[in-house]
Amino acid sequence: MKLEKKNVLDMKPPMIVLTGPTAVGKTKLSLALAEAVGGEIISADSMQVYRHMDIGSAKITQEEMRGIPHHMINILEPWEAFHVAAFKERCERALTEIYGREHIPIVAGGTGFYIQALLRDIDFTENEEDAEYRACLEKLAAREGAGKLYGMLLEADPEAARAIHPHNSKRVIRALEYHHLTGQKISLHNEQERQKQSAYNSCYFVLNDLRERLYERIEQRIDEMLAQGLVAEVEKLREMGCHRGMVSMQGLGYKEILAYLEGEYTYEHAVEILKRDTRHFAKRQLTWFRRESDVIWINKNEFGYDERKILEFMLDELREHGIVGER
RNA sequence: GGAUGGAUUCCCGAGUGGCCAAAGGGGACAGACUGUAAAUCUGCUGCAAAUUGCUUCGGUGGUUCGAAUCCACCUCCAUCCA
Repeated sequence: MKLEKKNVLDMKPPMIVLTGPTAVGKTKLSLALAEAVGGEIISADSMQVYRHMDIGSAKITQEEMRGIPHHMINILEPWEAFHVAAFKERCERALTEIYGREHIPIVAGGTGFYIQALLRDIDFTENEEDAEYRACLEKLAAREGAGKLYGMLLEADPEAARAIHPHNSKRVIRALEYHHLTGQKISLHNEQERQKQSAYNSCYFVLNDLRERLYERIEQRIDEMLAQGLVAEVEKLREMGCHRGMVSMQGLGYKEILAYLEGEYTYEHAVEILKRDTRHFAKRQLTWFRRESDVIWINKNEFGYDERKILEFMLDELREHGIVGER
């Protein structure tokens, strides 16, 4: 009895991660899973956090939630900025509540970076962002070219410079910003954080499908979004004052339709670009997940597209990891 | 029936005797990523036993040391004239 208690105390908190490329069917499966294990869903999605962005972000509706608690959805206005650090912080608050109810958190969504930050407890707290310094760097880059910033980084943090491509000014700027704020090298910080193992007793599922089918589904989904009134949704956001400089408006579907509404693209071209960029995005997501260690791949085709079989498989894995009890 | 222009690697498209496996773009594929991540950036794309060899530029035949590039005929496409 005593021993058992000790084990429980030593145990990391349980967590289920369900991710995969866009349009693969994560939302639907997450609901079935939540019902099966008595879980609460935490959305790991960089766009569904925004209110008024429903169609383009393929956000789940209230009815579709079937009473299952969902976190990290509709928590911000589209003009508010969002980033990993904010995600992680708010997530941890939600997690405390969920564990308090003795429920299992199901982290569902396609933003691999956010999932990693949460799972491996990557540290972001020690510095704030400095919008002014960042804006200054951006201006400098626009005026003198990306090479200028890279040169600065080469001096401040040569290791980071080696790891970052000179053209990638976003990452160059962040590295410089980090150095400016903390006086330390981001390369060192990254090196330390990279060592971290999962802070949770977790199962990391990646739902996937044949590439060809995935692309078909993406195309279909975009056509559906358009039929549901994506253009009107973006128009409304535009009337609210949203513009392309906002983080939220850089989301797929918003970026392209905005360009159409502003006369930069024809409608047909906007739709074409949107479909292509969404395919590219799905590929990038898969690249990310491939790199993650200890992921459990679920290829839908190997399960004959039978959701019950997939769910059974997942429950088996969860039992093996001691996340859910034996039946 | 006649006149002219065209057919190039997955697609668009440049190349008009050797430096051409063939510019550039797109797509596809692959990768990076630690505070904008649905963002940002990179690589690769005829085949192979791969610093070399082989097969490609509508088809066949020819000219030439050498042809995607020149000539002849053929097929298809576009525009115009009948």
